[in-house]
Amino acid sequence: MKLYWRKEKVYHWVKQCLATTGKGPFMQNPKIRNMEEFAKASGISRPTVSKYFQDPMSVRRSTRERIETALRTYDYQPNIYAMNQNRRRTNSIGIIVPNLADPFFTEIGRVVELACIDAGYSPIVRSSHGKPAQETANLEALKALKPAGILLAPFGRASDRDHVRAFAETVPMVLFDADIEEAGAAFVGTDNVQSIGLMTDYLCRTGEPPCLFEMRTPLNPNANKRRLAYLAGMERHGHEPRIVHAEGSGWSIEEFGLREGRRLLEDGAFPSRTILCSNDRLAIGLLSAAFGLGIKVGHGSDCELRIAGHDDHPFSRFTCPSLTTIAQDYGAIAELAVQQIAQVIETESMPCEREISLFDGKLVMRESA
Amino acid sequence: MKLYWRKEKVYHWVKQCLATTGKGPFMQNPKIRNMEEFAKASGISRPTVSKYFQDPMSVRRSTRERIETALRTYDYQPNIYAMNQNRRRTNSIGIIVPNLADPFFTEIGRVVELACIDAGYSPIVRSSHGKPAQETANLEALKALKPAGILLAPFGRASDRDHVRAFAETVPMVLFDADIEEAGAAFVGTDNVQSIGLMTDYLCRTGEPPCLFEMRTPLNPNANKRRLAYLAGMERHGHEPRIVHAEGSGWSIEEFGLREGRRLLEDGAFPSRTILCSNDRLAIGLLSAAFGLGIKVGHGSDCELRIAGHDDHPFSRFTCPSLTTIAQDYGAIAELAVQQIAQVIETESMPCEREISLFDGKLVMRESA
DNA sequence: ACGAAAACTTTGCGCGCGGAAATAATATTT
DNA sequence: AAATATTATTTCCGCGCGCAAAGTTTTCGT
Repeated sequence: MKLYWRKEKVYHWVKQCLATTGKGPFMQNPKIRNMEEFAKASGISRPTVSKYFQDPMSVRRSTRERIETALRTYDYQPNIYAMNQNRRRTNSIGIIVPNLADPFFTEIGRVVELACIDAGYSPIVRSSHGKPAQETANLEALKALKPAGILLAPFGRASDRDHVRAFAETVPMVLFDADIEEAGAAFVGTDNVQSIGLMTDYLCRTGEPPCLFEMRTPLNPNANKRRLAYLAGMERHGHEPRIVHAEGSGWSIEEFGLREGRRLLEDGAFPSRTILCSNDRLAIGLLSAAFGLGIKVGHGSDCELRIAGHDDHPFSRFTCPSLTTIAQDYGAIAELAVQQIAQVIETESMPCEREISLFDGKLVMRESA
Repeated sequence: MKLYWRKEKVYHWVKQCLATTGKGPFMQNPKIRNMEEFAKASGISRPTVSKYFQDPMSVRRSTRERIETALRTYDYQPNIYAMNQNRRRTNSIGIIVPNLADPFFTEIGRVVELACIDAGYSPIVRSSHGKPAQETANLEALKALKPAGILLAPFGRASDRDHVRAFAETVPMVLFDADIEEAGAAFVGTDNVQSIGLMTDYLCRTGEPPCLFEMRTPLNPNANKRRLAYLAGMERHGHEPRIVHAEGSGWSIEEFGLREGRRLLEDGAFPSRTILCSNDRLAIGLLSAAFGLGIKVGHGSDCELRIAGHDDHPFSRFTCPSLTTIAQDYGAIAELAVQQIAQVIETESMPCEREISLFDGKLVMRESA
C-alpha cells in the first residue's frame, strides 16, 4: 500500500496556545475562569447564576436577561464535570442499540436521540457493535457516567438478561425495539402480530399465500414474534404455513439471504412463489440472489416470484425491484420511550405496572410483491 | 394509529432503591463511597490508588495486585467527573462525522472509534446528522467536555471552515476523510487521484471510456478531487472527458441517482455506455433506475451499460448487479489518524509541518462493470 | 551489607460547582 | 400604603478527586 506524505506550512502549537491565552479568536473580553467570576462580571450572585444554568426559567425575567447579556459578552459555560459531580442527578440519558452498522438501528437511534434532546436531556448513544458482551460492557461503562436513565434496545435472546434486569433496579431503564420480560420500567416497540398479520393478509389476498423465510437462529426476539404472527395469519386464512430457514450466525444478514436464497432457489426449495422475509436485510440478500439467477421478481403477472420484507430499511426503496415491506413508526416509538423514561426519572418512582406499548406498522407497497 | 397498553407485574422503584442500599445484587460487601474508603479497604494510600487508576503499570506489581484484589471484592470505580475535573487533561477523544445515517461514515466512524480505544483513549462519537450547522454545534458541545483531541471528518466545502481552523488552535485536531486546508495538525484520507485514476484505467482498458456521473453541487470536497482525477485519467488515455450532473441538494443521494438517472437514461443523455459514478450511493440509485427501465447492466457482452462507483459501500455487494467499485482502506486511515492525534496530545505540540497522508484505494471488480 | 534509587505514605490544598439556611431586596396583592 | 409572596444575596459546607512536597519504607545493585 503506497502512502504519500506531503508537507505544508509550518506553525507551532505551543506558540498558538500562548497567543490565545487571554485574547483568543473567540472572545474580545478577559477570560472567565469559573462561575464565581462570571457572576461578578454579570452583576448577579453566584447561586442565582447557578440556578439560571439549571433552569433559565427559574429566575426572574430581568435577571435572566442580565445573565444572557453577560453570556453574549463573555462566552462562559459552566464546567460540566463539576456540575455532574455535585448535582443530585445528571441530565444525560444513555441510549444503547445493538449495532449502529445496521441502518435500521442507525435510524431509530437517531430518532430516539433527537427525542431525548427535545425532552431536555443529553443523549449518549452507544452501539454494542453486534456483540452481546459489548451490551453488558456498555451498561457498565454507562454506569460510570451516572445517567439519569437508560434507553436500551437489547439483543433480547442473546442479552445477559439477568444482568439487564438487575441493572434496571439500579438505574431507571426503558426498553425499546426488543423486549426482555420484566426488565426495566416499560417496553415500547412495534406490534409484530399486527404488522406481520397485515402483510400476510395482503399477500394472501393478492396471490399465492406466502412462505416465511427467516434465520434458523435469529438474534432478535422479534423474529420469534413474527414467526408466530405468520403462523396465526396463515391459519386465519386457512392456508398451510411453511417456513424456510437460512443458516448462518452473526450480522451479515444480507450475505445469508444471498447465499441461502441462491441455494434454495436453485434447488427449488421454496414451497411457495411468494416469500415473506422476516426482515428487510434478509430480503435484500434474497432479491440479489433472484437477480443473479435471472428470476423476475415482482407483483406483475409476468413475474415468477414475490418477495416482501419487514422494517422499511433505508435501502428497500432502491432494491431491484423496490421492496414491499412494513414501515415501523420510529417517531412514535422514540417519543413514547423518552416520555416514559422521563416520567420515571422525574417522579423518581417506577410506574405501578410495567407498561408494554406497541405501535402498528404500516404496509408499504412497492414493486417486489 | 392504534396503540396497545398491556399491564404486567407490580413493583416499586423507591422500595427497590432502598433495598439495594448497602447490600445490592452486585456486591456482597459494604458499599465503598470514594477513593479514600477504597484505599483504606485495600490497605494502600489514596495517592497510590489514584496513581494506579491513572496507569496501573505505574505502581509496583505487588501494590497493583493488592489493589486489584480489593477491586474484585469491592466493585469500586472512581468518579469520572471528579477525575475529569481535576486532571490536567481528560482521556477522551471526540470523533465527529458528517452523517452516521450514511453507512460509509458509520463504518469509518466505528473503525476510528476502535482505533481510539486501542490507543488507550475514550472515544466520543458524534454525528452532524447531515447538517453543517450541527458540525459547528458538535464542536462547541465537545468543547464543554474538554477532550484531549478531536478527530474530525468535516463536510468540507459546507463546513464553517474558519470556525474549524480557529477551533483547531484551541484543541488538538486531526482531520480525516475530507480535508480543510490548513485546519488542524494533519489530514488522513484516501488518494482520490490514485483511486479514480485506477478505476478510469480499468474502465478504459475493458470497454468504452467512461463518462462521469456526479452531483452538480457536491457536499463533499472529495467529489471535486475525483472530478479532476477523472479528467486527468481520460486525458492520459487520449479520450474526451464527459461529465453528467445530477440535480438535487441534501443527503438523499440514492434518490437523486434514481430520479436523475432515470431521466437521463430515458433521454439517452449519457454520452457513454460506461458510467463512473462519483460515489456508490449515486451508483445505487442509478442501478435502480436502469433496472426500472429494463436496461441490462454489467460487463458481459450482452449488457447495454456499465456502471462503477467509489467507496465500497456496505450494500454495493448486494446491488443488482453487484457494484464494481473502489474500496478505501478504513483501517489504515483510522490507525494513522489516531496515531497522529495521539502524538499531538502526548507531546503537547503540533508537528512542525502539517502532514497530509493519503492511502491508496483498491479496485473491487464485481458484476456491474 | 550498604547506599542509592524507586516506590509508597502522610499531609494538605485546590478544583468548580450544588445545595442549604438565614437574611435582604423586590414584586404583587389587597 | 402596608402586608404578603416571590426572588435574590450572603455565607458556609461538601463532593471526590488531582497534585505537590516532605518524609518513610522498600527494592535493587554491587
